[in-house]
Amino acid sequence: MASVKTKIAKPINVLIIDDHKMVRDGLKVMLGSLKQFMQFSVFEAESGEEALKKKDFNAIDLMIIDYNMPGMSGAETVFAVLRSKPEMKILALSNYSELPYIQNMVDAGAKGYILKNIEPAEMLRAIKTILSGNKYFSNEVAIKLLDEQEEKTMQKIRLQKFITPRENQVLQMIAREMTSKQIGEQLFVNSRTVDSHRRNLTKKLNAKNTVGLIKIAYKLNLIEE
Amino acid sequence: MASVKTKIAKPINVLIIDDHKMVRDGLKVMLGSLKQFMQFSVFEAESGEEALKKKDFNAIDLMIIDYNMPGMSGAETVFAVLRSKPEMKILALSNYSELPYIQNMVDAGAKGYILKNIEPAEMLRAIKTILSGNKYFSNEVAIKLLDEQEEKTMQKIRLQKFITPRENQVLQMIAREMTSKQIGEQLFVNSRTVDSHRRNLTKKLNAKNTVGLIKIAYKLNLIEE
DNA sequence: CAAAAACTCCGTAGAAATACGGATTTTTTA
DNA sequence: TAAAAAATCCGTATTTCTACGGAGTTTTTG
Repeated sequence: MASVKTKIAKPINVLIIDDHKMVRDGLKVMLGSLKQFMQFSVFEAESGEEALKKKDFNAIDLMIIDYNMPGMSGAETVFAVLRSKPEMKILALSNYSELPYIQNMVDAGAKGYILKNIEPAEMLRAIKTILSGNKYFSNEVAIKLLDEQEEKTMQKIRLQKFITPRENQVLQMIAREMTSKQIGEQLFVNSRTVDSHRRNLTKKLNAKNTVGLIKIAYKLNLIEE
Repeated sequence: MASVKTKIAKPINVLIIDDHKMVRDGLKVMLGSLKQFMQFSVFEAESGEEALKKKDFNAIDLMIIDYNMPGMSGAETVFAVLRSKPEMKILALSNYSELPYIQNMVDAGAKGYILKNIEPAEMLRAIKTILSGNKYFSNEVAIKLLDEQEEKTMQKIRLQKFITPRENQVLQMIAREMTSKQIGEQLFVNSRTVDSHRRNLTKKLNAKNTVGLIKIAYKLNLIEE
């Protein structure tokens, strides 16, 4: 039997994919500073393409991938990696906390999204969370996500001052796929009246046709369902 | 000049609003455990109504409000509080990390949203963040928000297998408020062809009319913009 | 109370969408 | 390569939507 001198926790194999050496170095230092809690063996790649060619690809436990890189983007890299190894744990790293970026990475299959200003303690938490099969997102990311929603609400409030209650009601009914005739019957008014409301709405909301109305209604969450 | 024996940081006045004594007590204990970092003077209210009647209302620095309470709901309480004191810092507390709940509280004006399983360290971070004028959300909350998005994406993928590429293309153009005629011109096909696609889409997606198409397209994020 | 805003109704017409049923050509795929 | 799926085109007919202009009634509001 092989002798085991000390009990050593198996190090985590981390592959850092980023085109900037500085970022890679910074990450290495940060991971090193966590060695009392977790040991890391750090591998590096300057691009998604390079990462995919790594021979020790299968030994990697965790990948940290930058969002924007020349050549394959972060999202493309994530996608490509997961195609060859679906269970790979991937942490997306970015400067941006805007929804579209996050969305891209998460859609591609990243299990977490952190910002570059992350503190070591949070990094440790992020890595632990992801390695245990869960997802991790920086709080700032959450804030951005909700701000998005908040903006919608504001717009909605502004708009609902702009369109009259009746118009609002008609809009909701249009959104339920009802025709002017049906709406008129339900509201006990002439279908031509409904047409008038419809026309006013189209003008007020600056829409070309009913499709435009629905789009606005959707954007502003005027549609329940 | 008055004598100052020891340098004492001014305690933060916290009002806890929750109908369950147990939760209030638990919070008090947790806040007490943070005294080495921050001093709290804890006030309590069993309901939104009671909170609004507090005479030391104006001395409160931070409110922690439970989501579901008999009588005024958490969101209503938040809204009412902010009407009389718009700059009040409010932290929403809940068992639920579902979007609609979070949405309600944030819309009402809560500056943060934490779950009841929060750890003291995170609580401290949340309070600090909010008192400094920022927003704070538990990570689990962020995950839920993104899962929501992910589900959409899955649906989208499923659906895009169902509708043909051409149909998808036509759908996008319909969503741009284009008529069949215009679409036909742009795709160099007869407008009747577009009508056929439109008809097939309506049937496949089980919509009554164009409005239904757009609704589905929107739900599934098929529409860029 | 007077003015403004919102809601209502209507005529005429043309454009667009929907319904139904088919047929041909092209492309994909087993 | 044969079958299936997708994309194309078309005829007929009806319904719905959009456009333009006008006008009466009710409600809201300063």
